[in-house]
Amino acid sequence: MENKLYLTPKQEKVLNFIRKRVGERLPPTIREIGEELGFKSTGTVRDYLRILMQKGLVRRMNNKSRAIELTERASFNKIPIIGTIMAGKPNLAYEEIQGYVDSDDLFLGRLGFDDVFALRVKGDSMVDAGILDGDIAIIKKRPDACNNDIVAALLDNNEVTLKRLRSKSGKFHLEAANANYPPIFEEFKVIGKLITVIRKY
Amino acid sequence: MENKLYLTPKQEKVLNFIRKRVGERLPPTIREIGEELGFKSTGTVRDYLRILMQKGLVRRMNNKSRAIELTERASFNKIPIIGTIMAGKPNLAYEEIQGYVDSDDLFLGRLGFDDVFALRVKGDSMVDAGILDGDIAIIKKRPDACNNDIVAALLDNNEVTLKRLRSKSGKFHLEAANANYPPIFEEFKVIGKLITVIRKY
DNA sequence: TGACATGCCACACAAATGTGTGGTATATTC
DNA sequence: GAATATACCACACATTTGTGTGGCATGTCA
Repeated sequence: MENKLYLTPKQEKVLNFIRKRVGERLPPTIREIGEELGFKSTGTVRDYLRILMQKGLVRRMNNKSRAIELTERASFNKIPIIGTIMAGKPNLAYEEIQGYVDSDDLFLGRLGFDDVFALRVKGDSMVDAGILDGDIAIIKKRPDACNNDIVAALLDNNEVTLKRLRSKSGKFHLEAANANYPPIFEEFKVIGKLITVIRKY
Repeated sequence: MENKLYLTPKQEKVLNFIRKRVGERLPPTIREIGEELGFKSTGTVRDYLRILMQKGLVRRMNNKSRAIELTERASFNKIPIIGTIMAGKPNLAYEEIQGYVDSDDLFLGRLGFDDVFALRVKGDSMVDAGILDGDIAIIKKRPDACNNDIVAALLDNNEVTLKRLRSKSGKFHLEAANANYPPIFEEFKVIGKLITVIRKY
């Protein structure tokens, strides 16, 4: 499975419109796509759909109205659960995806695939914040993380950890929510901010 | 809004088929419903849809293919957030529903409307179990709740509370997960078992 | 008995929707 | 220049799909 996936701006607009409509519970017709995107011919839209099918983002059924389905790869409603994050890579590596969490409006708001990911929590360093081993943490990338926010941070050893961000005399460090763990003053990079926790029994 | 809602068996079958198809991401056409249910006339299906619309379970758009939408009341994917549960009522009173949580397969499995509901957690009596004030607790009704399970229980004063179920010398009682709260030995009824916790920041 | 609701079907028709062929213009590559 | 890809449009046509009218049983209620 290739990870890199080039979409022209127009192709992306078509895909996003389909995503939007699917999210609203009724996939669009070919003509509805054309109207939205300003295409005057149904043939044009069909060309785009063919491209999106070839790129593995969309599935269709013949002769059925609105029968456009997003593949897992293209769906807004599935956000990846990733294990470790490779250092230096701005984008998540697909190999690290352990599975998918099916999100939905009410849980996450409508956030793009690119902005959100999930982490399975390991260890008990955040128990005092009500975050337990095995919980799923939904993280919003590159946010306005500020003092006292719980963040996912990338440490020097390429490990990702969930900790509380603290600032002391102008300098940031990380704090666990468990007296057994000392604060972390070493180098780190904030990846994103915790927005949701999900725990299944 | 009436709470009681009588559906004939056939009406229910039609509704359930629509639910199934909507869950599979593409609402059915009139003819597809007819085929599935054995109706040979599109007129028959339209009659049923008209009934379901009148009962407030379904919305439609004119002249649009597959434009059948389930109302909140009929949707499988919305499970109610309830406040208090009226004592003695086997079914949840609609008046007590404070809102809806949008569930989905991956979070809950495909469970019927009747089997699952959600509670917003109040207070800090379960903090040591990682359940905080304001969390949403997803509860499965009438399960095989057993020792050490966290359950939603109905107390004598008609309050619902989330506690850990304990048995001691053959008798059950409830325990908080917070040293500041004493165990509860008074009369109670287990309503359901905690299966998921969701917290939004 | 008459009036009415329920529960179906047949069928014609119109509107929406997908399919297919062929075309134009522009840019890139060899 | 020729070949190829991108990015569209115009239509005609077939199929799917929704709409509407009318009809026929069966049962209930007064």
